[in-house]
Amino acid sequence: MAQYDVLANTRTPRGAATYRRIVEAAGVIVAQRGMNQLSLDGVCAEANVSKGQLYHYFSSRQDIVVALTRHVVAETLRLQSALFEQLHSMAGLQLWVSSVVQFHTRRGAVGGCPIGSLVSQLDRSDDLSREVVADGFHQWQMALEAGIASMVQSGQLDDSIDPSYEARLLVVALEGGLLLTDVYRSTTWLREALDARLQHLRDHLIFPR
Amino acid sequence: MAQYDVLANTRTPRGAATYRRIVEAAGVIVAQRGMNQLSLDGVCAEANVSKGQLYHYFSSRQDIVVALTRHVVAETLRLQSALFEQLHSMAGLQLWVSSVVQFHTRRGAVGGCPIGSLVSQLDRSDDLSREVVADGFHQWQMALEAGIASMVQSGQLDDSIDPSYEARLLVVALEGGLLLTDVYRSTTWLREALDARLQHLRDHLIFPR
DNA sequence: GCTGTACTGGACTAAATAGTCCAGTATTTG
DNA sequence: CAAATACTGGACTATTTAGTCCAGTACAGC
Repeated sequence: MAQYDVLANTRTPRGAATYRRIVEAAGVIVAQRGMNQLSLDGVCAEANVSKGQLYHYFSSRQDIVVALTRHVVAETLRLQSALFEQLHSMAGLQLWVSSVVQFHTRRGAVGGCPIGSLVSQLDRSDDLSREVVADGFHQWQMALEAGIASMVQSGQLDDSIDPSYEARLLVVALEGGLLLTDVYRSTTWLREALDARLQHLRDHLIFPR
Repeated sequence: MAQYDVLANTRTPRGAATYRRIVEAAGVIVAQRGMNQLSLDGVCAEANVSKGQLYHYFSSRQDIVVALTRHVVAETLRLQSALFEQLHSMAGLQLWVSSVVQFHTRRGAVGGCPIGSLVSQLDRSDDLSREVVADGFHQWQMALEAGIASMVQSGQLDDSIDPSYEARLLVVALEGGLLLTDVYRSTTWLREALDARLQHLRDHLIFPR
């Protein structure tokens, strides 16, 4: 008797592992080839799993897409959690920007935002996944907002700065920048847009260097 | 002997009309249901056309996607051409922003940017369509840049403003804003992001009101 | 160890799909 | 008008697809 995953149908460690393999395989396919190319046969091959297993854990393809979306959102944010801890200084914000830009430069500026690129690939009617994505962006915004708020709180930034507003503009710059990154196969626009937002914050530093 | 469309295989008015019907039908399907749902049978039904006709004008599904992308890009820019003529004043820029926001508010904040939303729906390997999209963004940027440049030229904006840079940031704000519009079913982020860029320009007006 | 349930494998189906083929009908052009 | 060519219609094929079914195996708890 256990609870390997409340969301999943798993009751044993082996089952939980299979469930994970399926979701991760779907994640790999979508990351590499996009949601268009996500077929259940493809998932079976990638995950070394049979059709029976797929439908033991998921009730439909749609169901897999939702789980995959959750996985991508969680994973993308998890990868940045260390950076999120550092956002309470200009140096920390700059480090986050540099890391994001570097990450996308390294992967060849292909594919855009792992989360954002899902949006237009989801079925128009898939409100569930859409809300998972919305929640992901919200978490992203909250991390940025918390950092900026603490800078206002601690007197680094003057209090004409609205942390929530600045965080929203950063998320917009991030997503717009990553979309253009994908289109132009260049991170220039992304870096420019994020740096412009950081510069605006620097203009409100109480003790500018 | 004619030239109904150099790109297309058409040699007669009837043929040109059929070609158009096909591309427009594909456009309707993609706009309403996304590229996932674009099937050739669906196009035939929507355009009242037979399979033979499809393959008379196009060599593959891929070929249709490219034509469709071209069509969406051209149409989206064409719809704004009147606004593009007015971008040489803050009032004109503001009008463009308001019109874009209003347009997306009216359609229920669904679907994001007609051009931008194509990006992640294209096959990763479809460099042709991707370049068509890139070119579309470039035209968009150029329209904005021309407007801002003329404001610098005419002495409305001080010459610390780099028109090309400002135009790029506007395009990033537009695309990021529209992605979040789609996710949150709200145009708030879009309006905020575009207005923030306009405010930055206003801060550099030579005779602020 | 026994029993029930979790899990696995894979054959199978029905529908949808991209693409082919060709015979027949308009249209242009000489 | 005649010949060539542009265009149309739709039947057909080979694959791929989501989803079903069920017999068999591993495992947990008593």
